[in-house]
Amino acid sequence: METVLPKFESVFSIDCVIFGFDEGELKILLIERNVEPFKDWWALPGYLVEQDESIDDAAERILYELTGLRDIYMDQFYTFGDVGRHPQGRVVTVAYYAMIRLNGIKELKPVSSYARRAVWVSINDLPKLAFDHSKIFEKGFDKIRNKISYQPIAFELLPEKFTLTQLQHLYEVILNKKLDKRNFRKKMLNYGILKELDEKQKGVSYRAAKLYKFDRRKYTKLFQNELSFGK
Amino acid sequence: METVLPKFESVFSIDCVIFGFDEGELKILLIERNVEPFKDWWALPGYLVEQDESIDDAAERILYELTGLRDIYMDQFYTFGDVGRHPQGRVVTVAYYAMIRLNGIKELKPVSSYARRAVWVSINDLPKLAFDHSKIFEKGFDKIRNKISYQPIAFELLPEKFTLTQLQHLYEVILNKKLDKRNFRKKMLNYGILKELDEKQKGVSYRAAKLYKFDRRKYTKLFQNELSFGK
DNA sequence: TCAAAAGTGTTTTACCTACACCCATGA
DNA sequence: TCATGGGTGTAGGTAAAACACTTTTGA
Repeated sequence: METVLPKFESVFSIDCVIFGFDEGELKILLIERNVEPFKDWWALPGYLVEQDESIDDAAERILYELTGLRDIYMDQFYTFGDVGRHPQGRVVTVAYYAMIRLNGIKELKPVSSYARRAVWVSINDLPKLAFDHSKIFEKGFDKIRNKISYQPIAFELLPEKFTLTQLQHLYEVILNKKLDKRNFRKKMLNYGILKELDEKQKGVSYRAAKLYKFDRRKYTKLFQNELSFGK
Repeated sequence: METVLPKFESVFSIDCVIFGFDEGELKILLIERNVEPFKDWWALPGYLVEQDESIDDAAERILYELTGLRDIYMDQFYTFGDVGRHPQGRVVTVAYYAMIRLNGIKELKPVSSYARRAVWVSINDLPKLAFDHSKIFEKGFDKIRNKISYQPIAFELLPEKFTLTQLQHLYEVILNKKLDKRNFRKKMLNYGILKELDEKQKGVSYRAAKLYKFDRRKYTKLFQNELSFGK
């Protein structure tokens, strides 16, 4: 009868699927790997968990080291644990996702030399990825596509002030289908989680659209009620 | 620049939250531990993953070894990776859940001696559990509560033939609220996934209810459509 | 005949869907 | 003045919610 753990040669890793929205396209953050295995390949930002850090902490640290991004709230969505998924040994990886605001930053500065660079890449234009990262991305994409259909999380991806048309485009890109403009607006405004601003779009060569802000207070309230309602 | 993995002393484990329904109560499967740590405590069926098996395979094997249950389809639902969750070292655990039919079996026969016995325990009557298993159970319960509200998975828990009232009771137990009988029946029958049998309940001292069977073919069809519809 | 659960319909309300035209603006 | 997207309402269908009484059966 054992009283200590066996010393398997196994480690955990974290992989991050970070979604952004820019120029009308849904993008994810990729790094160019600077180390073996899969040196020079594109990959999701991901690395090994240290022995003395929780997986949530590891996710935050790893994303920072490989992309320079800080304070990004991520959620775990799936754990990949097939035997042969890492060429150097047994690595079970916990995948996290986040939806964030690009703020015009296209290229990021990795802190660690494991990543040569970190770049936003359109999901319609993804290269072949290292390890089983394509599979991980797909599952992460499923996750947000599913989530957005019952929770209005798209705001996370937009600039602070946005037009309803921009919001609709984002939904269309994620759900991969056209939506009706009138119905979309009606529904969004009915939620009561948008604050209409006294401001309009600038620099467009057509009628400027009203800008809106996301009302996080009301959103939280609404969402809590939905949850406690059990549906 | 490393080309091999560091040899951390870390392992993964699997924990299983197996739901059953019996005597009008929702139950989960617990084992009485026969080894340190937490010897003699109640715990979820769970153990370490071997180096050469996928986590899905491990889940199946571990459930069998600790409870004698075979061929149970489980889904992964969350991974727990806090540093101090296991007293003997770093163990990240992947939690799986399943909903199964009890078939009158109350106590099961563990194959491994790690479990002294395996028993169904009502979720209203859970003892203090080993490790962070109470937390894992809660998350698993949230999972099925959430899932049942958009997918009629409750059949998995019922005997092959059941009455609508039994089905409704099960929903009420999982959702923890009363449902309207007429609306419930209307909705369930409208799904078209119940086969009405030419048989009635027996041995009751009141009007016998019609028995129904779950129509898995129609369910699969319906569910695929829902999925492909993107909502 | 009583107790206990089976079984059954209608109305109201909310939401989703489909659908087309005028408006404001900058170039 | 034209091109471009901004902005708006209504009608029909479907699903959910509220609500109470009669029927059947065995003890």
